[in-house]
Amino acid sequence: MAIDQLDGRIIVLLAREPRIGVLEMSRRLGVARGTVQARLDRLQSNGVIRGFGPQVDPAALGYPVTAFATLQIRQGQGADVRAHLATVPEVLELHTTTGSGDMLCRLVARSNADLQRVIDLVVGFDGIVRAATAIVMENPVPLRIIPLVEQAAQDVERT
Amino acid sequence: MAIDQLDGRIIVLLAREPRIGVLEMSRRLGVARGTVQARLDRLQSNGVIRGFGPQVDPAALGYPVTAFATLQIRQGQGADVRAHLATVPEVLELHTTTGSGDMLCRLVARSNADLQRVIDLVVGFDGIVRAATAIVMENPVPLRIIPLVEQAAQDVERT
DNA sequence: TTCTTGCTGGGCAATCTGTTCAGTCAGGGG
DNA sequence: CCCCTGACTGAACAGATTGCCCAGCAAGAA
Repeated sequence: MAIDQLDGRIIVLLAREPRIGVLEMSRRLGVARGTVQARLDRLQSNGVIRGFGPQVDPAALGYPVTAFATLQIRQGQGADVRAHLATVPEVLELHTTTGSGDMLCRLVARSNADLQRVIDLVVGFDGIVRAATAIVMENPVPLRIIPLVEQAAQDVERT
Repeated sequence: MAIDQLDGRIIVLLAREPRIGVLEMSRRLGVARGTVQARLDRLQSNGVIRGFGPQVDPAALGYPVTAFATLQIRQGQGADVRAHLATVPEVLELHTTTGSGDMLCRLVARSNADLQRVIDLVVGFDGIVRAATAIVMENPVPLRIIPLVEQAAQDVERT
């Protein structure tokens, strides 16, 4: 769970050039191959690195519209709503939250018009009382992890 | 930009077993290696597959708390706020949206107490008028893409 | 001091990658 | 009806990488 500088450099390097191999990494980082391999194994079994799945762009798949919906759930219907939303492909992720809503989900759609269909699909379920949708216009900071990894590595080093 | 069944199967296979090689994929899919290779190249140059970066779990890095903050921005300060937020490592992504807020960002923190620090960091900037934060409790549907890929593949096939 | 842990540097066989080639097949256009 | 293009197959090759193992070494812990 603790990340040191070397771990950080490995992750950052991997994030920047995913196709790179262990051997090439060891060369760039100036350490032995076995070390990189051991670190990677550890990071993965630690769960720090979940995997190396392909990062798919919904827009390129034909779903250029992204939206966030805040849902209010009828008491006690949480589990049903979760199960329902899990069946909708356009629901990319779902969180239960504190605050004004009960759940927050990320949606994608083929167009603004299509978004209506998706929202109907999402909301057309008994347990959902109300939904407030915010359509994403720009994405100035796409999902990123590198700065956090760097900070985590720094923090440990300072210990 | 159009995804056919084979493309879909490649992506799904890759998502399920990322460490798999092109050769093994071709065996599983029952097509020639060159075909898989060509498809992959196309998917990547299309932008459908952005890359294969490591999926890092912030919780395992020591940031188990996730939150979404809805920000209201003072007119004309958008660019400054974007630049400001981009410098905060705990801001994992940022969107500009329609609706009640102007921006929505995903935050992580080391603890609920630490979240206060992060929020102060985020909000402690002139252009931000107000921030409403929702702390994530559960994540019933983690960020996923497979169902959407499958649907996209189906859709094209029906054409 | 002795033990444990992590890193180094090396070596090995097996495997995969990148690339190229010729041949086949289906669909579109002329 | 024929030709061309694009996509897929099956095969081959050299070069590089992987997974795995080992012994030596250094630093910190007991």
